[in-house]
Amino acid sequence: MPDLSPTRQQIVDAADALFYSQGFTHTSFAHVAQAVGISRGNFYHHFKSKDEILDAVIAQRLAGTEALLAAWSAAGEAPAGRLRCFVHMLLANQAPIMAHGCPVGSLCAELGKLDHPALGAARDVFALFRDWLANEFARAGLGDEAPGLAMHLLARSQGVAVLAQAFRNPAFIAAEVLLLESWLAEVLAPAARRPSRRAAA
Amino acid sequence: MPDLSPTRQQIVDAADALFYSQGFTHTSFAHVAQAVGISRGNFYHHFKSKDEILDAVIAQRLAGTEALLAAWSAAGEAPAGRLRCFVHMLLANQAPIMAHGCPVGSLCAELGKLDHPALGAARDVFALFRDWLANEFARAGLGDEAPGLAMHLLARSQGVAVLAQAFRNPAFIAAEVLLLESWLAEVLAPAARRPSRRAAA
DNA sequence: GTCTATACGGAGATAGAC
DNA sequence: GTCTATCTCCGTATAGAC
Repeated sequence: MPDLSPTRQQIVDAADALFYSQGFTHTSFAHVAQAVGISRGNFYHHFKSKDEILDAVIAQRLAGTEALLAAWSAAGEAPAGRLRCFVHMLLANQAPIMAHGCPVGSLCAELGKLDHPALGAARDVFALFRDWLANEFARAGLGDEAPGLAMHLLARSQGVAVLAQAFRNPAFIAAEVLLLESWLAEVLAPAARRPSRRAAA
Repeated sequence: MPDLSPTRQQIVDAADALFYSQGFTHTSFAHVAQAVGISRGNFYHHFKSKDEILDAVIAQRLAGTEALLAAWSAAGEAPAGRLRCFVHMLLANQAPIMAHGCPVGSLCAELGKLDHPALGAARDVFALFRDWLANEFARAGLGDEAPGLAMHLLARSQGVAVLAQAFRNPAFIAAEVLLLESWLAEVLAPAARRPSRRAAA
C-alpha cells in the first residue's frame, strides 16, 4: 500500500497529526504542506479542498479505530480483559492526551461548533467505540444495560481527557483509571453481589 | 453597572456567546461587530486586539461562575443539596450543551490546542468549580478524599457534555444525571455503609 | 500522462491612521 | 466612524520534471 500514493498518504498523516495538535480550523494548507515538505500548490493534485483532506483523515481514523478494536478483541476472550484494554488507552496515550485531549472528542467538539458536514463521520468514530463496548458488556451478560454502560464508560473516558488536558496532571489520569477499573470489576461481578442498584436502572 | 460602558458590555456579551457557539478561532471581529450592531473600527475604542476581548470574556465568566457558586451556597446549608445544584446544571443547560458542549471545557480545549496564553485564565474557571466542590465534600466529612472527589465529579460532568454534544441525545444526559445523583448519595452516605472501597483509595 | 513547483489574484481578518 | 495597510489563506493558472 505504500507505493499506491506515498505523497497522498503523507499528506493525510500530517493533516491527521496537525488537526489533532492544532485543531482543524487553525490548520492551513501551508502548515500541512510544510510538514510534508512539498509546495502548497502541489496539494491540489491530491485534494481539491480542505474538507476533502478532512474526509480522508476521518476515514483513516475510522479504519485505524476498527483495527484497534480488532486487536483488543484478539487480545483476550473474556469481556473483562477486553474492556480493560479500553480503559488502559488513557494510560498508553497519557502524554498526547495531556497535550491535546482526545482526538475523537476534540474533533467532534470543533466540527460541532462549525456546523461542519463531516461531524457525522467524526461521530462515527465514537460510535465504533460505543458499539464495541456495548457488545462486550452484552457478552458479559449485561444485555439490557449494555448500551447505557457503553455510553457511560465512553463519557467517563472523555471527561478524564478533558480535565487531563486542562490541568495537565498525570496523577489525575492514574487515579481515574483506578476508579474505572474498580467500576468495571463491580459491574462485571456476578449479579448476586449487587442486587439493589442495578435493578433500579 | 449598565451605564458605565454599555457598548463595551455589549461587545463582551456578544463575544462570549459567539466564542461559545462558534469557537474562538472561527469568530472574527466582523462577527462580533455585526452582532452588536457597530462598525469594526469602533472596536479599537474598547479593545485593541482579539486577545483583549478574550481576556474580558474570561474575566466575565470567572465573575459569573463565582456568582453562580455563591448562589448555590446560598441555596442550602447541607453539602448534599449544594452538590446536587452542580449536577443539575447539566439538566438546566441541556439545550446549549447538546448544541455547543460545555463553555468551560470547550474553551480550554481550544486554547490548549492554540497554545494560547489565556489558557491559564480559562482553566481558572475550572479551578473555581473544583475548589468549590472540594470544599463541599470536605464539609461533608470527606476531607482527605475531597480533592479527588471534586476532580472526579468535574470529569464526569465534562464527559457527559462531550458525548451529549456529539450524539445530541437528551435521554443520555438524563440517565447520567441519575447515575451522578446515586453516586453522590453513595459517597455522602455515612462511612459505616461503605467500608471496603473507600479505604483502598 | 502523472507529479511537482512557482506565480498570481480574490477574499477576509487584524491592526491602525485619520 | 471611515478608510487604508498588511497579512494569511484559499484557489487557480501556468509551467517544468519524471
